[in-house]
Amino acid sequence: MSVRQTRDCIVEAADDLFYRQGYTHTSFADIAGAVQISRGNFYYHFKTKDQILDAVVEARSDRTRAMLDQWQRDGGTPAERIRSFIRILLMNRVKIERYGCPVGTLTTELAKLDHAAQDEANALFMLFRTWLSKEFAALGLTDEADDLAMHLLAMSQGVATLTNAFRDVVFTEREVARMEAWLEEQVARAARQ
Amino acid sequence: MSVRQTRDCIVEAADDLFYRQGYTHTSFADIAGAVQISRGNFYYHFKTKDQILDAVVEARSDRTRAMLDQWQRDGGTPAERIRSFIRILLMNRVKIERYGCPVGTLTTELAKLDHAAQDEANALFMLFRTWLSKEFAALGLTDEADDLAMHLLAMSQGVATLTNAFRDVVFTEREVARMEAWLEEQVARAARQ
DNA sequence: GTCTATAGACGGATAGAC
DNA sequence: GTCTATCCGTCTATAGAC
Repeated sequence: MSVRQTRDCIVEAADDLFYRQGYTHTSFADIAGAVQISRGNFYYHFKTKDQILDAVVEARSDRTRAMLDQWQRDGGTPAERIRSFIRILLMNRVKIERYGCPVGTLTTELAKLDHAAQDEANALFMLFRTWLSKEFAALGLTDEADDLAMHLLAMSQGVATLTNAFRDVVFTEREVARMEAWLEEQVARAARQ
Repeated sequence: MSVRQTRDCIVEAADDLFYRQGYTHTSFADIAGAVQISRGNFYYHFKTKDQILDAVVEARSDRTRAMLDQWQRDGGTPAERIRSFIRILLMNRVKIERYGCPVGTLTTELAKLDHAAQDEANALFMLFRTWLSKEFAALGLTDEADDLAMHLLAMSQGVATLTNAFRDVVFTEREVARMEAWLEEQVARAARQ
């Protein structure tokens, strides 16, 4: 395998393990074991655990950007795009039920560790925040766009946390419906302005 | 110090450290150091880390119960009591900004560890859920009481997570105002029924 | 024969458990 | 206080590509 391929495999495995087990609880041995390479080979690609965390956050950032860009290319109205965001909770419900939100659980963990990569991880939230804000502005709610973006982000985080704790997907579906109804209210309000 | 006092000191220190640093990232040495007792003395009270966690969860459960009971004794309307719950976010905003919600962050961490004490920790959420549900029922919204309780719980969790990530208490205040407005809507709706 | 990717042994530090 | 396990990180050895 080329350097690039092995590196990507490591990042992919680390990404998955950090999500499922948490950053602290995932060792180099875990990652090396998942990729089926030796720990020596591992250290050829990454010198420290922090380095691999940076790479994982970057990979997640790239994936998120790609997803948001795709929604943009798919066309449709701002409301439809915002609805795509809300539906992430349904799309990923199985994983969220087991492991929570990948972004929220990572930022929470790094905050407790007071880790140097906190800001980079929070930038993942920022990607959604600015994107949602842009969409709400496109809806015509320019003044409150960021406020609405943060509110929606908060709701989805809360739903993810409780879905994970109570392992109750019925609750998730009910809350998603509530969020969609809330979105319709905003659309109607924008139309009246 | 008596056995009871020493034990309580250990639990108190562990409670605080688990909250601020997380369970995994807190070692016996950390706790023993905080209480200023020898590790030998430590092992007299707790044999395993899991035992300490159980004691911490129990202590948090007792404190939560006491708080909810106090709100009950304080009198007032169900709406006022529910508002007390919402205001936790403001009361504890400094700590939430730094460490997130004590319940949410613990359940999230234990879920990732697939820890045996998951259910006990989730019971902390359950305390709030059943209490809120009872209050919404007292408001006259019996049929949807549990649904509304879970919704409010989710909102407060989401706000706590984002307050922690963005370290933005202005956001917290805005969301609390939103939650209070939402509560008023429910009260008005209940009055119409 | 050199360079690259990989393997695996080794060491210090620290964890939890008794 | 000790014991064992495991962690991170460094070190050297080697197999194959060019």
